[in-house]
Amino acid sequence: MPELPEVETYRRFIDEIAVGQTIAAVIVNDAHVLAVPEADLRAAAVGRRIVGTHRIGKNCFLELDSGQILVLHFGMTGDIGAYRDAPDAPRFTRVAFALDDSGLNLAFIDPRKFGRIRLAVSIEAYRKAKKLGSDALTISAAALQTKISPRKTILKPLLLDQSITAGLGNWIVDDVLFQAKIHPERPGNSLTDKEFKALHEAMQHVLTTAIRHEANYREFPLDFLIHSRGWDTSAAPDQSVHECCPHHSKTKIEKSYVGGRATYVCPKCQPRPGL
DNA sequence: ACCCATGTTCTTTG
DNA sequence: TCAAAGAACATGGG
Repeated sequence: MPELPEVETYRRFIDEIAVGQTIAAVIVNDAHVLAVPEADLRAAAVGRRIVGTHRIGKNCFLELDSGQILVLHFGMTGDIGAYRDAPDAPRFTRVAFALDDSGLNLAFIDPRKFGRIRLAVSIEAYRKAKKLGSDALTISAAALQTKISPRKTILKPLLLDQSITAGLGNWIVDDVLFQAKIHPERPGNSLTDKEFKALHEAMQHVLTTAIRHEANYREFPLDFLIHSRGWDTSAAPDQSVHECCPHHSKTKIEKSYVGGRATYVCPKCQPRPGL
């Protein structure tokens, strides 16, 4: 589930359990998630102390006392965890870092293996190499408008583009556009100043709310569109999928594909462009 | 068995 | 050169 709020939650977890500790060993259960040779990762990590954590968008950085950066990207299904004894390792732990003070192992969990572990010389070098834009939590309204307003591309793919602003994923973009009352297929250059302001405010609102709830979707406010997606298969009957708009109880949320991605919209809150 | 899925990156096509 | 669309990646879960 790793969009910006999840990754921020993982970062805080790592900050609590791993910062200040030295990596005693790197356990590789599945080298598929390594984007660097295993030997290079070991050479860079073992014996190094983790001195801090950082995040840009969906990328989590562990700063080592050597100055090198361990970069975690969680793909579509990545997660972070901790365990003490090998038999207790969470299912789908692909790589783990043994921490020498606590004796805990920091687990990089990823069923689908789209996540990657990398090394970088610096966060700035990584940011440049990956062409990451400003983090979605810190980008200014003016900068957002400057990036989007010249583009005739429809909004949703623009907001998913990590070089425009980093951290928004499929579900969050839908919720941001719903909160801002803008249709995902509006061209970037069609937004008014007022709409840009609403867009920026909705981004901050959705992201800070999600982080406050540690990305636990079930706890999100009832007027969030996320409750209309069929993600919560264990929800009680009275709190299962919300088929209708929280603001228009008679209007069904519509699902379509925009830019190849599943997209949810309230046809009343978010009028289709040209109509 | 079939379809869908939170992300990124590459290829193809216009 | 750029943008848009599609595919690929690897796998679990409904």
